[in-house]
Amino acid sequence: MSLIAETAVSGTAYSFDKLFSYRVPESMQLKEGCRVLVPFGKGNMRRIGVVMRIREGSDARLKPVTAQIDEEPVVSGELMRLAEYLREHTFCTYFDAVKIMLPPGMGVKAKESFRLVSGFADVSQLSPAADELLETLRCAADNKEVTELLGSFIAENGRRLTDELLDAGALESNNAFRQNVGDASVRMVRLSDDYLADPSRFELTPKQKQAAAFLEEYGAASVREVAYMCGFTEAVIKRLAASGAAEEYEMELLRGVEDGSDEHTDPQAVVLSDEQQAAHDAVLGQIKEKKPAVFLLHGVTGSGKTSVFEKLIYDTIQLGQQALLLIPEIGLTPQVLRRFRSLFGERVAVIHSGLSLGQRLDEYKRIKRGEADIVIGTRSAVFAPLANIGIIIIDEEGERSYKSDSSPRYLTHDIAKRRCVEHSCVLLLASATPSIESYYLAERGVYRLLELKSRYSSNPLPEVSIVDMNEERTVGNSSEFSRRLVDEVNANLKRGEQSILLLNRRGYHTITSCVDCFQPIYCPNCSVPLTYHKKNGKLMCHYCGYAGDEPETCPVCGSSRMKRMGFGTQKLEEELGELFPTARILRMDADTTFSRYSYEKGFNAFRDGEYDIMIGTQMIGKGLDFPNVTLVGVLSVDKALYNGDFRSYERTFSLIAQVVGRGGRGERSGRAILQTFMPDHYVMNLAAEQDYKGFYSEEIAIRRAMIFPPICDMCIFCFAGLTEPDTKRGADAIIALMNVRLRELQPKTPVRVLGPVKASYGRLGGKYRYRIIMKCKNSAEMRGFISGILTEGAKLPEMRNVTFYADMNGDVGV
DNA sequence: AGCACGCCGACT
DNA sequence: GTCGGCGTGCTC
Repeated sequence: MSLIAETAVSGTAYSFDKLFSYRVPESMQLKEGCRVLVPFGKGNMRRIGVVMRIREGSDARLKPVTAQIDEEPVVSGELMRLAEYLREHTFCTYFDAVKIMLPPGMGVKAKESFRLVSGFADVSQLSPAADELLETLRCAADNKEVTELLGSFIAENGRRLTDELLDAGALESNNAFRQNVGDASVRMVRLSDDYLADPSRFELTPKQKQAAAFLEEYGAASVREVAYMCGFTEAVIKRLAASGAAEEYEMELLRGVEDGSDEHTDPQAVVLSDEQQAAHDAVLGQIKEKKPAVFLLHGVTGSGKTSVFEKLIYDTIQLGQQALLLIPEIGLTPQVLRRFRSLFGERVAVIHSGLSLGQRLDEYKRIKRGEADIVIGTRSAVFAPLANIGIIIIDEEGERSYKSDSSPRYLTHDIAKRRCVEHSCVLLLASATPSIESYYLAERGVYRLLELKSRYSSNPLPEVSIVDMNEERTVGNSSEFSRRLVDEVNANLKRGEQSILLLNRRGYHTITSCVDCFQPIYCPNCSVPLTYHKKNGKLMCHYCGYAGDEPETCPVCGSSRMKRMGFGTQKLEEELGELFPTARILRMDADTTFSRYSYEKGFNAFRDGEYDIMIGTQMIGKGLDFPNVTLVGVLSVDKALYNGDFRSYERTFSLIAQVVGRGGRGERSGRAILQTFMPDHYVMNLAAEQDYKGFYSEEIAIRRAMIFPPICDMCIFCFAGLTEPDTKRGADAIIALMNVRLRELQPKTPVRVLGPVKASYGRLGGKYRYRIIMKCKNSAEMRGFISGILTEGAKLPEMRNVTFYADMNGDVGV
């Protein structure tokens, strides 16, 4: 009996995605979970696929599998079932779903080579065109040239004639696969020796001259940096290199210290407080029972959640099972990893995007072979190929980085729960500021709630003062610094203690606008005002990376009176320098941390006392321990409260609570200053007191009254198109379709469709964006409905130039 | 999305 | 009379 391979094929759109059946050639030893090369579409272009199922049967109409990539399966049965779950729950293609299970370093490049069959004479059955192609090929010197000729011929004309020659037996082909594990590297550029010897020999455009001048000053720099500093696209540097004046080269990305220390800590030496021990025992008991369950560990900042994790992981591997620890961002990994390496040595594997592709592949293989039984990583590590999981821990579970915002749009928690069912194991969610969704489920008994109420170090929480900036304004202080904050920073400098200042706006001035018509200068691609960056003297867009010169006259009214306003981290750095001339200041934001490496370098230098003040955006608030920090200043997060997203209160609360918790971690107690124009706002007050429960009850009341998650589920349909009318028309057509189908379906649970509305930044990256929000219940019935809308909707004529996707419980913003 | 087929206009 | 525009429909 012949076999049929049901295959997840790459490059399909959701609207026509399914498992495609291919005939398995007799000679092929194909297994489920192997990758293959298959012909697809009218042109039969080769695509990569993953065999999801093999069944017996025959159908003459099926195309055959072209080639097998893996001898042995690369996706296990459990992960293939998980892929089906992902597709059903996140509306992605089969291929996207299995792809996320594999490390990016596992991508293969197929290289097809051709050979002319000598002695082929039966030309009569060939079409004239194929015959002509064959004649051309016969003029080639050798098969290498045949391969080259056909390579470019296929690229230009498609495969049809080539396939005809293959079928007729005039030609044979062979596919070789090469793993593309090029290590992660940055593209660097420097001036060429030729140019340096005699620059006048080169004729450069004005932009190229500018780049050359920059390189003359700095020697070598990453292409991205040069583009940023000069304010043009990387294409300019490409052309500069093409002219011979400069040369590009790859530099392997410097990696964070993974296990620089050889120190060894005995896991059994970890001592738990009574409170910690109680939480530990509850979870361990459940692990031993081998029944799936979810715990929510709510511990105030500094309550020592990590010690509980350490002990639990130790006990889990003692039981012969495996542990998966998920952390929100790579900024944190080096510290966490160093600690776990010191406890468990080589049994720890790590997965995050800061690793080179080669390293990720190595770690993946170690996990798969069972050499590592503890995996630490960010979001996608939830798919680690562990075979016998005892516990999955999601640390800082309220972080939004656990939600993927590209396909597959999954929430890490959901995947973890699913795997817990498969492995009959425990999921432990932990945070000082849990998501409202998780706390709600804990409150209702779906999760078991564990609490750590006391700080481990017995250090009191920082004393928080809220400073009313309105008052500062009335007494004539128009600066961004309250008198109180200036005094406290001064006091810290005198004592030699460190301070952290948080401002969640990058750049120098936030907007440049016209004094006469008040219009700010907008990004040409996005509906966002541009931010002035002093370092390169450009107006930049923080969404698409656009950089341009400041216009001399207002593009709206022509007035020549332009003014820069607002306040970003760059200007903060400068003004701080003036206020505190002796202070050593470190700025940490997306502009200073070009590489992942610079994160850690900056943080380490700060911890080692090389700076007095660290200023930065949210990235400085996350889980880092700086024992010498005794003052935390929040300059202003007021705007974050009103960015139109129903989660903005939650986010602002966490941000403030976290950054305030940064202070007073060492011997000395800390203080925090919270500057705001809304001193009476409950988010400010409750965050200052670190009163999570108080905040939760306020917030859940709002969610209840307004019917927002977790009271309901929310599916976001996001539309993008090149023109605004097209995009709106598409979204309108989908709403109409939804209404028709909803009336037919008569769903068991209530559904409300809102919109379409222009996305909060209506235009991003040159595309217009619209959103439909659907409040519903995430049930099989509704998922079927959504899937149907995506499939049917994509075929509507109004959707011709518009793309769209559905994101269950995704972010409302952007 | 990406490609081939097919039906109309501008050209030699 | 032919080349190529892009509208239409399908992808095992």
